[in-house]
Amino acid sequence: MPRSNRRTSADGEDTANKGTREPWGPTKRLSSSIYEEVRERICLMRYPPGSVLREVELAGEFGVSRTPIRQVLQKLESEGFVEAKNGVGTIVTGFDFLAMRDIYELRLKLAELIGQLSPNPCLDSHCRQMEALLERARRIRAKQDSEEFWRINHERQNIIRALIGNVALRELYDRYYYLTARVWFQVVEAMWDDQVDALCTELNDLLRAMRAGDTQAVAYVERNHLSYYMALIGRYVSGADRSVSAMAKR
Amino acid sequence: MPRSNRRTSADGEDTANKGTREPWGPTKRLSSSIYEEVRERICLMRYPPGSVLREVELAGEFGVSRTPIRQVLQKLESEGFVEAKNGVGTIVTGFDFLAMRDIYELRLKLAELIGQLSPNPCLDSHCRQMEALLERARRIRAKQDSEEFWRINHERQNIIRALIGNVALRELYDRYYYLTARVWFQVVEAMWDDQVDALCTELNDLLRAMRAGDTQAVAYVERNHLSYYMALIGRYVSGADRSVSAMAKR
DNA sequence: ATTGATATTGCTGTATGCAGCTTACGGAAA
DNA sequence: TTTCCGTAAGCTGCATACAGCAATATCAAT
Repeated sequence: MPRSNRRTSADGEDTANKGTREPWGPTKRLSSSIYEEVRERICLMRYPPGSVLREVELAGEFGVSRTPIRQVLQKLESEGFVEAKNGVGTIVTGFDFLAMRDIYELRLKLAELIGQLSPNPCLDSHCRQMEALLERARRIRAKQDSEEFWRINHERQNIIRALIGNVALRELYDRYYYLTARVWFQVVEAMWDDQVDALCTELNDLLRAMRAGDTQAVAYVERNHLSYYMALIGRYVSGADRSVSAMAKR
Repeated sequence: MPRSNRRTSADGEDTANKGTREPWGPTKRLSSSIYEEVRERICLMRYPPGSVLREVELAGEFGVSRTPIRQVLQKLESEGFVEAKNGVGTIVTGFDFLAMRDIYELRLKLAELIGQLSPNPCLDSHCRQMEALLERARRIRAKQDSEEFWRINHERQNIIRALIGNVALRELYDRYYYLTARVWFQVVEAMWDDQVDALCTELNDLLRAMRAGDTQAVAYVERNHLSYYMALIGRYVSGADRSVSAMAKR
């Protein structure tokens, strides 16, 4: 097999797969859009840890030059998703279990702070969104649709974010959510039924707390479910191997 | 000057003001060094809020092209220090008091976490560094040397950082330290004697806590002094104006 | 004299060529 | 056959030319 063992070459030619192409009002949103796309690919393990992201390839796929791609990759590097090595390429970082545990411990504490640092009130619109989400979550139990699971969790995150009044905390909560997304996504694919049940339970608890208008309760629900995930990941990873770093594809 | 302004030819004339010049082992540290320099200039109010940072200007000063400068400015933008406007320039952000309050509230909570999330033990070397720092702090009361104040606080931050076992928390603590540095730096210049006293008190309290080997006590000392600064800044800013945004220089 | 449109200037965003570094492949020697 | 070294290819980091946008200054018309 030649070196170009990329799946993107099978996706079509260029950005044809990206149907969600905005009219690009300000030019600034260009790289932002590419950033979110690449980040999602990393989180969804379409770019598994160890895989190399070549600038010219991404540039060709998105129909731009290397410069905006470099901008995106540098931002991803500063966030900890990839690591650029001169002369080699930009490789997706593998998640170290120890670093992941640090992040989860911090997320636990940050979740508690949601209810303490000037929380926003729970509106009815939020409750309705959460109801719709719970309905969708109950439906995916039958067929294993990981991407739908991802989207549901994504919208749950959006609702929670709306309740965080502290701007800095909101940004942090988002950042660490994406940074740890890959881990639980792997766990989700391994034990589907359990994870769907856990998601439904989480959404149900959130809904009850939000209906009561108790943002602090929402925060504690989040905290407890993060704790559940942390323990689960600890068991899962120690069952396999403590590091998934060197899981290069080739 | 001819166009061949490689760094070898520029070392003598341009960046001569930078005395702290490492040997630059790998080429990668190039932009990192420039980043820290520019960030420090912003924090020390040498680039006051509203001033524009022109890429070609910085490129000429550091003896590099626009590309590394752009990399630096983009990183600074992602951290919230500057804001790039197309056709206008990259302008240093003014600190909104509301955003600053959010960050300080979060920092208070993060400081408490230093002692809770697997803290590192206080070593004797740390204590000795802190003693030296306290000595230096006592000496600067006579003459107002803001830069020395900055350096002392900088090293204090380094010592505290060494006590933070959680890697994610350590990174956050650093990030918010720099992000809020400008505010207290302005306060420091306004009321010098009080601030030197406060610094000496802080270092003394830290030293006592570290000698006792009680990292949790160190965390609480930090928390309390952050709280003190927050209240002080609140009074100071409300005394003047709630926003120092439009303080353009030119 | 004032106001409006227009031209000019200067900046950032983008594309691309070049240099240095890393790696892999292949040939030669043991 | 194995091992070691040289060479070539490919990638990122840097430099630079070009395009687009925003603000300001200028000139003309009222």
